[in-house]
Amino acid sequence: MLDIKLIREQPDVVRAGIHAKHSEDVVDQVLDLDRERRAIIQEVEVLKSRRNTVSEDIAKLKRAKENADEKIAEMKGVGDEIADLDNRLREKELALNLLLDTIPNMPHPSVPIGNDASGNVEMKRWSPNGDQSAFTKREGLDHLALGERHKLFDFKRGAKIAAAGFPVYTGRGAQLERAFINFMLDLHTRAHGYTEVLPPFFVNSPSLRGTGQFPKFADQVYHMPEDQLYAIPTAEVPVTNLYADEVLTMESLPLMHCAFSACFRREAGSYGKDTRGFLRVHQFNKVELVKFVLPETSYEEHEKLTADAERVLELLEIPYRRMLCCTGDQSFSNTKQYDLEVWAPVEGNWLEASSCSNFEDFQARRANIRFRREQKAKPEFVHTLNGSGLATSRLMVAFLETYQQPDGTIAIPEVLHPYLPFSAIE
RNA sequence: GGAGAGGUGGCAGAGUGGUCGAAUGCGACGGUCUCGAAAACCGUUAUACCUUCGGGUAUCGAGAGUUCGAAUCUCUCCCUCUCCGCCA
Repeated sequence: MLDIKLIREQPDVVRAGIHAKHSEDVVDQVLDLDRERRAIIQEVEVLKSRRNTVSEDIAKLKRAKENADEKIAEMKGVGDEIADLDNRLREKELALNLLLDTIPNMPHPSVPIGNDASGNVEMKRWSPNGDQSAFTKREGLDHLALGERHKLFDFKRGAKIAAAGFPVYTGRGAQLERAFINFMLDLHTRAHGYTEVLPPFFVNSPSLRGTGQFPKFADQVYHMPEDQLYAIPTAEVPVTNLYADEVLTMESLPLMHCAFSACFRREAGSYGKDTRGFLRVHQFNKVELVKFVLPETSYEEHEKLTADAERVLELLEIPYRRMLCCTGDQSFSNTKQYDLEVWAPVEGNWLEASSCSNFEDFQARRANIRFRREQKAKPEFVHTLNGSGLATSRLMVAFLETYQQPDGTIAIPEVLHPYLPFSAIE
């Protein structure tokens, strides 16, 4: 959520941001509602002030055992008038908040203007020893064929017991998946200073609103109507909302969490697009990085968080590139977004394995997450950041394709050996 | 699932219709005292919104109701705790 004061004072700046993100321009409606809202507030507060004064007078008269009937009669109608105005006020505020919830966060000046992914800018490319030939298409089996050959997954049975897009990991596939997760969690907790959290996989709707999934992406989230709970699309939701309605101390910042969770996404509207195997699934595993930081440090922290995610790929020796997402491709809630794309040599394609974002105070304002610089200072909103570090589904694709040997076996890099009872999939 | 208890300021804890945004204690902060500290004493100690910047309004788990007036009475919901049952 944007600060209403920003919209009031710099409507053109907000309009420009909305257009850059291809969102609906509701600025004029917001300004109108804001004006009407404030007019009603002023009107009703005069009445409330009078009611308070007269009620006090009545109390004094009663205590003095004097007659207060006249004053009571005078106030008879005022209560109704106030209730009436309060109702109108509530309507205006409801409408205003509904609109405010649909306004995206403003892009950072460093973000290129663009319509879609084609406007994204490649910032860097990494491969072991800087070998550029790593980024070429190679002959070989794709992840589905490799999975079948070594019995690593069972998509058919996943579809039988749940639905298409709910993969089953089997045997060494399950062990490899678990190794990825443990390796990443250990790296982030031991080397990068994150504190691990294992959150609930279901959350309530205020949490989804807090991080910005609701109301805009409500149709992408699995819903359990009986219990009014939603399956998390990412651990970002429970972990960021951990501190909703709290005031953090200065010393606790930056507060850094990493969290494993399964992630659930309906992917409504994207059927038929990259649906093979792990390329697009309804349930996948992810280790998420979440930071709560001082506002003045958030861009620096964003770089560090992205580097922490990149470190996973570097240690696994998976070639990748970092993309700076343009305004048209970045998400609703963030100001700046880096995507990490792994190179899948057999697909001959880049696959998004991570998305690292700075939200500034957009989520903090929605979820009401604040901090205090000093004991008596006014609370301020923190800046929140998060990034996948990483999602395993696309990583698995790139990993299998990258590490397959000419004989069809799959090598396992040294860093994963402590996590596996085998050193190659043969 | 059944039975009961309870949700008040950073914490503890009073308050059952009227100077109650809320006693008191603790904590925290500032000051006096001290070479310094402790103790003692004095003071300060929520947040948000509106504002013609004087001030005003709201908030005692949430919402609705009764009333001139609600932390206090009524209703609905949510949450926490205890006991019993069931259970990974």
